[in-house]
Amino acid sequence: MFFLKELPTQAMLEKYTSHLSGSEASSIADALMIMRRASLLVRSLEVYFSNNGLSQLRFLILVVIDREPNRESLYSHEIASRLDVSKPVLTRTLKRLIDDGLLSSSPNTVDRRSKQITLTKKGSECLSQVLPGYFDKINDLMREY
Amino acid sequence: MFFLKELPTQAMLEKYTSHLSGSEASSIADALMIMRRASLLVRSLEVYFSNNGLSQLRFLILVVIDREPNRESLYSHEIASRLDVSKPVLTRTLKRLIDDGLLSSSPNTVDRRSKQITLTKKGSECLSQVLPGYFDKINDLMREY
DNA sequence: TAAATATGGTTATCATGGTAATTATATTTA
DNA sequence: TAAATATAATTACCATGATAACCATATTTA
Repeated sequence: MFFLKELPTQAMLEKYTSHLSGSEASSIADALMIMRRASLLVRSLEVYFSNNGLSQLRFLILVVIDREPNRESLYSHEIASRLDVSKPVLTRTLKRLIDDGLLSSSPNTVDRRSKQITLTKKGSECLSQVLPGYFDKINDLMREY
Repeated sequence: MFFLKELPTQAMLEKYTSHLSGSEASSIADALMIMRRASLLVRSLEVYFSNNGLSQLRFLILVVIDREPNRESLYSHEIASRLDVSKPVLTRTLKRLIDDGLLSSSPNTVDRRSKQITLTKKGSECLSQVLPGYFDKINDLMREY
């Protein structure tokens, strides 16, 4: 998260960046704007997800399983390879999604270390129910800023 | 944070967004890109801060005090008004910055509810020491993606 | 001016992110 | 094939975000 409400004006930035080249200074202004904008987006989306029993990560886990062509399920480590999240957080989040009935887990008979994770009917319905509002929300937010 | 490593291709997005107009679909693609890009930026910067005894929030608190024209200190609620962070998190983070000697706190004799927060010499030096690397890091990251 | 309301800050509790170390199973290599 | 290494997942622990409920003090209003 990037918490600064008012981004520094160009004049203010110069206090800190006067030694930098113009292109460096403007690339920094861009970066600050991107981080601020994304923080507002992410925060609003988290509220939307939370109102629907999800979170960014919970949602994205459902998405990566759902969007996989020709596959009904993924192994945990395949989910991990598609998402940029630490393993312990993935373990915990999968467990909660299973507890909530959105995913189910079955042993892999070939490699007994790994688990097969499948979207349940409930998980699939949850995703379908949340997606339209997700896109609407993003469109609203993008129009807003 | 937005954890999706590979953003959906246009083709893949259509599975979900076929009912949306072209401009809506592209605004969604933009939003996903902004969130992904910012997540990578924020994550790298957190590592940089953490290696220097700071965090995004700790850094930004030092910055908003330092950058204030004609003021040596701010009240907690003024810091809060400049940053988009909950009050309890601000309380806790200020307390730790004071414990670490980067800030000092003195009572406000006019309004006894509030506290005056000042950058110490150590805090000011810490900021000066961290800023150049912060800008370098941002420039590197912006060049990279 | 006494009561009601607003404001500044804290405490308690929870959710969710991370790293380091561990267990169990597969795979590679000496 | 036994030992060493790699991989999949988990456990234990910590940092840092949020909300709700709470004091203490100021301010407004009946």
